[in-house]
Amino acid sequence: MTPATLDEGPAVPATIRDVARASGVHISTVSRTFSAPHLVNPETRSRVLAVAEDLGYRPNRAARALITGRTHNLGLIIADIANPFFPPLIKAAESQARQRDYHVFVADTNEDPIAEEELVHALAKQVDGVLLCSPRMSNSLIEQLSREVPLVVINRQVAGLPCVTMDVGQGARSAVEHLLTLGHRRLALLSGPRGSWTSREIRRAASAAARSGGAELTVLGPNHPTETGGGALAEQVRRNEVTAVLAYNDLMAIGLIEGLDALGMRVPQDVSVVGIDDIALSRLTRPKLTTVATPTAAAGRTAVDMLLSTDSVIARGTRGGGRSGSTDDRRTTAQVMLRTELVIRDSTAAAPADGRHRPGAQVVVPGPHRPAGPGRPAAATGGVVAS
Amino acid sequence: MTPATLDEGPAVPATIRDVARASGVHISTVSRTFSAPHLVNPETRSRVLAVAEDLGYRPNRAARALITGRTHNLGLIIADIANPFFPPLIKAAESQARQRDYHVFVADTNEDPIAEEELVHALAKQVDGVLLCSPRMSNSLIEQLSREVPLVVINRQVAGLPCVTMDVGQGARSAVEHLLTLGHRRLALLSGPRGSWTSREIRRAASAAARSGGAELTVLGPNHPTETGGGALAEQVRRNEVTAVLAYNDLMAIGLIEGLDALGMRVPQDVSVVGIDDIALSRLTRPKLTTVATPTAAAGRTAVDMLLSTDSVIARGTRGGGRSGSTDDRRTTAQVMLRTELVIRDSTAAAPADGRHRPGAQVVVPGPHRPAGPGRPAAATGGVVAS
DNA sequence: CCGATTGCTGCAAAGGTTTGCAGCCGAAAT
DNA sequence: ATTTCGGCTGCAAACCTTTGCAGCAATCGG
Repeated sequence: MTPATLDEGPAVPATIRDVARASGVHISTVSRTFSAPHLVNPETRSRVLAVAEDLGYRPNRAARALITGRTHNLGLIIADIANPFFPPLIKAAESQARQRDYHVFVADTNEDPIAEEELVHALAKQVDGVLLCSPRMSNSLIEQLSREVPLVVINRQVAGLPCVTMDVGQGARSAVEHLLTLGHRRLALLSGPRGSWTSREIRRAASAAARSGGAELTVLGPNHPTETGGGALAEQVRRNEVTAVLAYNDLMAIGLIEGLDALGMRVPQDVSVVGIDDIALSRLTRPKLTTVATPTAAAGRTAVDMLLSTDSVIARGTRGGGRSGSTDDRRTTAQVMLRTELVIRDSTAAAPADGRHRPGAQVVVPGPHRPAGPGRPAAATGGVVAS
Repeated sequence: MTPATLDEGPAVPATIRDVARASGVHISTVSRTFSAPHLVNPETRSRVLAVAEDLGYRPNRAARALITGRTHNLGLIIADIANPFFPPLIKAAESQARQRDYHVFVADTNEDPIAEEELVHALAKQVDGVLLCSPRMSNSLIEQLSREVPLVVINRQVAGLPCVTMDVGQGARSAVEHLLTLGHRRLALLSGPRGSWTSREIRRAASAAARSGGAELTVLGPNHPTETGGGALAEQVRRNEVTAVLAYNDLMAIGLIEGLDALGMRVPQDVSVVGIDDIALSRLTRPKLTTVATPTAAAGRTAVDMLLSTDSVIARGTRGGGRSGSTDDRRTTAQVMLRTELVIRDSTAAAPADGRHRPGAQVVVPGPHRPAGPGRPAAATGGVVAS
């Protein structure tokens, strides 16, 4: 035995042909051993498996994908991994996918719609479907891209496409009502990034709720949905003399609190702040953040399920599905909306008594919502609507 | 024109053959148009490009990978995406890779060494190399896996493999010296997860520094490197009557501060806490966290560069590189260690004067380090050591 | 004992691309 | 006028796997 050759792992990977040769069967038998074990004699099968193990053989997924048309990979496109809102969603999607023998490839767009489109293109050929999370691009572009690769949209509703959204409208309404109950009459809304469906939804609901409550709501934005983005608005918030603020997300809310602090304004004594998302961080800041909890993990799971559901394009292979251009196979595409819940913590309080707006009135225990508590609300499953 | 057929996007993707047919050239010319443009007549080239654009042709990366052996994808395996330490690294790696026309696929292991190994296997055939970040598995397993796919290890040193690490040893030393200067003599170290090279390194350096400073250091752990993990140690910290704590990372430090707060102990008055990492969050908590800044983005960039460097396995294709088992092509594998820096904020102060340990002694301005400041230290580039 | 059935395996095409080699044509060199 | 060369293009093999079809042997039913 030559000293330099310890035959631990082969430098060049073993192919199906090597296994076939070494175990004295045809390559098709080897193939079937892995992809249709019930079709091969148990004795042969175990021999092949032993040889394969011995040679360190692993099926070449590229070659398999080439013929089956299915890669067993999913793409997950995220606006910003650094936003703590996303990791729970990512983890949930990954674990759900793993259960069905799929892998998830995560990509980050830095909140850039251009990067978003490029990533969909780049991913299209290497995954069986993509989860498009919090897209910033236009609906029409999304529809167009959906013809290139099966798509499930998260945090946005696009007609004709499978979507999973959180009911941020209801969340924003609850938040505003909570603030009204505390006596606030001059509110501000820190809106999110341009192109965000969520932001539009929040704005619509918050405006309606404020109006019907006889309060004034000024919208500040669009903004970059980060601490920095929130912090930069402190000055404007002060200038507008509002007593309560609803932020597009927790990160902005936290940034705003920091910014207000720097200006000498205290939360919640001088101004109340409520966020949206209920990221882990919102329990760690001082004051603890009142916020609208969104079921992000459930969203990730649901989206994967929708992508992989049997009536999805992915379920049937590429081999038989040679449909021509006709559009008559339009299936019912599900749209799911997950429930949200207001979690009241320490960043909201009664409106200051000095102002001209309802001095110190009606400090009331928040109506239908759970008082406080560090625990998360139970995961909402939401209703399904077929379109 | 039939009403149901608006020929926007083809339902079935165009192949290189379609483009060839439509532009009246051979498929090899089309291929060259994309992969070796200088070899084809400019006129032909532009015609092919136009047709390709028109048909919405995109090269099938699986087929390309099948023959070139290079997928132009990189894998990035992360212990826990939810840990804010990682996102900057991920983003840096992605942008660096994108510049070289590579895509990065991120995967999360949930701090599980088994999942880690499986992910490397799963990724091995679909990427050209993987960045293994903060591995929890054994060195020998890493070495073994490195024969399956080119590997760059981040946050660990493995002999013979390219590695990029942060000088947490120096960081821990600085932190301990800082605490000693403040008069602390009873210290605790919250160690990290089992299998973490970083944790071992910190422990070694902190112990040495404490010993040579005549202080006592008790090690608590191993622990799960999260807020929860840190918070759970508050009780033990109190029981040990230490006056200062160095945590494996910022998350644990922050969790500990929360936990201490719940026990009625105040930071930094009663006990000083310093973290490691300098995640964005550490500037947002109260008190702001004193911590050891690690150049995570630089680490991500460097690791990608090392993986894609010309003398790497990836640089040469699979076609010519049919080397047999001989190991005589052992190249020099670089190991890079990035500088760290202590950032002093508000979670550290002079040791309480009541204890029996050096009452109120020597509150001194921290020696060689920058005083405070919210700004990040300049990105350290670190030295290169050939092994 | 014959025909049908069952269980297993081999054969070969197919999937989309890259690339070494050879061929063609026109221009420059001799 | 012949040779040489360079620029461009076509040919066909190769990459590794899956899968419809056919073949084979053994078993079963009648």
